[in-house]
Amino acid sequence: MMIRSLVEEIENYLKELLAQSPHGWIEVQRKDLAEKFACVPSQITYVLNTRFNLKCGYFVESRRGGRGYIRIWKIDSCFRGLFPEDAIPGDYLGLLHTLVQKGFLTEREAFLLNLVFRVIESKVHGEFGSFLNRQIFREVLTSLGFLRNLEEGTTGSQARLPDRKG
Amino acid sequence: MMIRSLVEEIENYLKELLAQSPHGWIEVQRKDLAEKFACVPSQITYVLNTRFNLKCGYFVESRRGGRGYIRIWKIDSCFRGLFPEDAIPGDYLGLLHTLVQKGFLTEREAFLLNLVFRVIESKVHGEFGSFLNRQIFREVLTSLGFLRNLEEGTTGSQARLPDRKG
DNA sequence: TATAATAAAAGTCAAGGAAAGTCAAAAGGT
DNA sequence: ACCTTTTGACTTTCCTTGACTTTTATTATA
Repeated sequence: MMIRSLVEEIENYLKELLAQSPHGWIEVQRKDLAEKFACVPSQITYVLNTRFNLKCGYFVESRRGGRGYIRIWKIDSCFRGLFPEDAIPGDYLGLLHTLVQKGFLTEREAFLLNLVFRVIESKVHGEFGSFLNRQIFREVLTSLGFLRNLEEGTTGSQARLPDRKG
Repeated sequence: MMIRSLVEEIENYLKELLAQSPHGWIEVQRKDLAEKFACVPSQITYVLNTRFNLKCGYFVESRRGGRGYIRIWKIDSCFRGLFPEDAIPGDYLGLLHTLVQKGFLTEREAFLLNLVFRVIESKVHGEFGSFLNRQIFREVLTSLGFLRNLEEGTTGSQARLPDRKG
């Protein structure tokens, strides 16, 4: 993997640790990291703020003082299990049409999602493919509540792309 | 080859680089190019805007600040199914941001796509997961180029969902 | 034992520098 | 004349650094 900057180097290192962690979270020390990467400790804070914030799908817990620590959690999917397994049948096109009709999605949004479903259909055969599509559709549905409140340009909604910079 | 202007000279140079790249993308620095061709940096921006836009079949991603870069992709999605592992570097968040910033996607659209990438990332581990995401991203890019062409042509046509069958 | 001092973390914030972006004016070409 | 290219002053974004602050645990002291 090509490393572009110190920030990314540290980011990759932490994500690697996370990927290898069986718990879904890791614990590190800012001081140690700073030492390992030969940088100022606040650099670590910067990485945490810009790459591991809630919007990016991570949650950071920390403690100062002696025995201080930084714990990083990967938020897998906050909405897991909201829907019964086969609540959503395979005909996404129809569902997308309905959502457009009801004003939950724009034509373009539905177009893009349909594109996604088709790619997965064509590349992931069998049961797993439809499982994936179901998962995605589920996530879309659960975020529709947020989406609905997001008129173009409004601020403060959760239905936004996470910032690259925190 | 007959060179008519600096723009074309730079254009040719970049296309040559692209042709020789095994990945279908290259990474350069505006500052370096400007130096190499003895021109002001904004000349490079001009070349990028006029010769390497989506309509021309290219996609440009960039980052300002320290260790900034410019990455140029040739979109030739058709039938180029298999890519080396690192064909599309890392996180799609940056790419989605770029597309939003350039006005190709709305915040909502990017949000939805990011959702998709995250679901796939979490459900399809390893090589195949990133392969899938790459496929989807390429499809999105090509259809965006397609969309733009449509918008310039007739009818204020947007991306349309195929009609429901039956 | 209760409190005060000390040390060892992590947090904050702003300055500084290194990129790329913007925009409009000037220059060239047809 | 019009459209494309070239230029440069100014802006924005992002990374890095360091001085200073706050929080927590440990140790010393009354």
